Amino acid sequence: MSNPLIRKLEAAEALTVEDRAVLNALCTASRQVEAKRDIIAQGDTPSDVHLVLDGIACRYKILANGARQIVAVLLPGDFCDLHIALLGEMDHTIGALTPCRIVDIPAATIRDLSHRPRIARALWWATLVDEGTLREWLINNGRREAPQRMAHFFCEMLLRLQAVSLADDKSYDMPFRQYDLADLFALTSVHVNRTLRQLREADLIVLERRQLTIPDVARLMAFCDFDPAYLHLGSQQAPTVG
Amino acid sequence: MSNPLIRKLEAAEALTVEDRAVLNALCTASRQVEAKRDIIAQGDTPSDVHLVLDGIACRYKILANGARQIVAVLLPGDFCDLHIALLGEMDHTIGALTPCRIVDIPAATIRDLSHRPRIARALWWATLVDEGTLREWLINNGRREAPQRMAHFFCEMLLRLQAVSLADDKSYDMPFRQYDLADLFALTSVHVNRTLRQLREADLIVLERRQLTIPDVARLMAFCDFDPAYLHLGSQQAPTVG
DNA sequence: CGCGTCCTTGAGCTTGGTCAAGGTCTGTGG
DNA sequence: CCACAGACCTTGACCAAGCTCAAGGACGCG
Repeated sequence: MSNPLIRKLEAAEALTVEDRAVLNALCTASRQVEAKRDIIAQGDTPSDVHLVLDGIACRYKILANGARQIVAVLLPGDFCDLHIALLGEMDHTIGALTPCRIVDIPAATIRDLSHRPRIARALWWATLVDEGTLREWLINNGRREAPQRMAHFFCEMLLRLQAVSLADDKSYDMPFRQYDLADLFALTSVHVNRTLRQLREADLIVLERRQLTIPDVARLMAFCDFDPAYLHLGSQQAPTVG
Repeated sequence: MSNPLIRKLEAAEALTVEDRAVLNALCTASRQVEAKRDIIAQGDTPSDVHLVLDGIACRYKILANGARQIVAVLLPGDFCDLHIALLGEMDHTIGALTPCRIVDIPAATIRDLSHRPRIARALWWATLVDEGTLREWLINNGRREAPQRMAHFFCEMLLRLQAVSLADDKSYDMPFRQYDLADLFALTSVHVNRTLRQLREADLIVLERRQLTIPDVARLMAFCDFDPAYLHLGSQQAPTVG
C-alpha cells in the first residue's frame, strides 16, 4: 500500500529515496480510533503530532457557550495538528468521523524533518494549502447562503476524496451526520435538514443511506460558484522548486 | 529603524547575523500605496510576494454575487501572500486600509530563502500562526453573535497592534470603516452600526473619530471569551497585566 | 423487538438583512 | 469664512433566513 503522506507531499515536491524512507519509517506504528472518539482533545499539552493514515477526522472547537465549530476535515495523508511541532499548543480537538488509523509522531521528529529541505518545503506547502482552504471556508460560511454553502462544501469533498481514492466520479460515502454538517456550516441541524431537502428537490444532489451522489457535477459547481484551484490537487500545478 | 519582518520572525527563531542581513537586503526598495488602493488584485498572476513594511492592509475576495469577505488583516512585518511563492496563484485581492509602504519580493527569492533553515522554519512558523488566526476567525464568525464577534476582533487587533507599537494600553486608531467591519464579520454595515452602538452603550468600547478605546480590557475580553494564545505574540500575555 | 441515534417536520420567533432617507464630517474652492 | 460635495455614519420601518422548541418517524443493532 502506498503511504498517503508521501503521495500528498510528492504533489508539492519531488522527494529523494531517502526522504521517502524517512517518511515511511514514521508510519510504522499506528493506532486505531473508533468513529466519534476524540483523537486528541483541546486543553491537552501534547508532545505528538497526529497524522491520519486511514479514515476521516475533523478538527473542531467547543466554545464556552457550548457551540461547536468544525474548522477542518482531515483525510488520509493529512496532518491533524502540524502546528503543535512549532507552536506547542492544542486549543482544538481532533475527532474521528469514521474509524481512523492514526500515527503519533513526536514533535521533535517533525522538527528534525524540517532539516531535510525537500520535506520542509513540502510541509510548508501543505500548511499553505490548508491555509488556503481555511480562507475559502471563511468566505463560504460568511458570504454564501445555506444552499450554496453546502453545495460548495460537497464539491470540495468530492475532489478531495477523489484524490485519496475515497470517491468515484460523482459520489462518495458521507462521513457526516446532519449535526456535523451544522457545525461545519455554522447552521443548526434543523436548517441543514431543510436545506438538504431543497438541494434534493432541485436535483442537485441525491443523498440516501449516507451516500452522496451528484448527478451533474458541473451543474452543482456552477450553482455554488465553485473554483477548485484553492485545493491544489495536482492536475493544475504549482511552480516546481529547483 | 528596526525591520518589522525581522522583529516578527525572531519571535519564532533566533536568526543569524547573516540571516538578518539577507532579510534587510530584501527591504531596501519599497513603494508607497495610498489608502483604499489595491496592492495586488485577484486574477493577477504575480511573480512577487508582498510584504507590509508600514501601514495596514487586508486580504479580501469579492464573490460573483458582489459580496466581499475580508479574510486577513495585515500589519507591518506581515507577508500579504507568501503562498504565491509555493502555490503560484492569486485568488484574492490585497487592499491598503491606510497608506502603506510595501516591498515586492520575487517569488524565486522567497524560495531561495527557504534554503536557509532558520528563515525557512520562521516562515513556516508564521504560516502556522496565520492559519491559527484563520481558524479563530472561522469560529468567531460562525459561532458568536454580532456583539461578541466584534468584541473578539477588537481584542485581537489591540494585541496585534500593540506588538507593532501601533496601539497603547487600551486604544488604537481604527483603520476600518464600518463597511470594512461588515465585510470582516459577514454582517451588513447597518448591523455593524447598530452593534457598535450596543457595545458603546454597554461601556465596552468608546469609539470616536476613528479612535477605539477599550475602557476595561479584561472586561471586554471576558465578554467575548477571548483567549490570546492563538496569536503567539510572545511574553506579554495575560488579560490583566501588560 | 425495543432502544438509541439520527432524521424529519411543523409553528412561531429572533437576529440580522433590505431599503431608504437624512445627518455629520472633512476637504476644497470661491 | 462660507458653500458644497463626497464619503461615511445613523436611524427607522419592514422583511426573511435561519433558529428554537417540540413532537414524531426511520432505521440499524444488540
